[in-house]
Amino acid sequence: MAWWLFKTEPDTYGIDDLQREGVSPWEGIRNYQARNRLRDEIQCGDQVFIYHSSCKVPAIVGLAEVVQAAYPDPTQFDPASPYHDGKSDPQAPRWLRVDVAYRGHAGTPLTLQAVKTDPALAHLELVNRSRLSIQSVDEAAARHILDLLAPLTRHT
DNA sequence: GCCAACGTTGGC
DNA sequence: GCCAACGTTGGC
Repeated sequence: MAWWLFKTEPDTYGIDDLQREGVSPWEGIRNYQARNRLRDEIQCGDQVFIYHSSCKVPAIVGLAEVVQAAYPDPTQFDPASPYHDGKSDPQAPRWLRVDVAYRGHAGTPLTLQAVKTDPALAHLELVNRSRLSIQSVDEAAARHILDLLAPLTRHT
């Protein structure tokens, strides 16, 4: 079981939306490195920190779990979708998505500022490779983040 | 809204 | 396959 951090813009799709839906596809990933991680590394049961970017207070705001491993993202073939990719071949889909299930809100969101200033977290991709939308989190850091998020409010 | 960082594209 | 131009991301 591995730990990840998925970025999302709350104005588009945030932790509240995920809570409302319970389980949701994580779609619209259009970056090869992120796609490769979805394809090669992410497994059902992996834990996912949800991070809000491009907003007033960028922060880790909750937890989710991968409940369906990678499969083709249908939005790439939908001309009406903002994620449409006319160059993707239906016989060899270029983009993938996974399904995630809501696991809880952070009692206290862990702000980017706090991540940057915490020696135990300063090595995270969130700090060093901030543009990557699918980031890996080592277990020690993950445990630390969980402590800082506590209490996690779970709604099921 | 600015702009630095960085990913993608395409001419050669 | 290099690399300049261009587009996007995202914190500030």
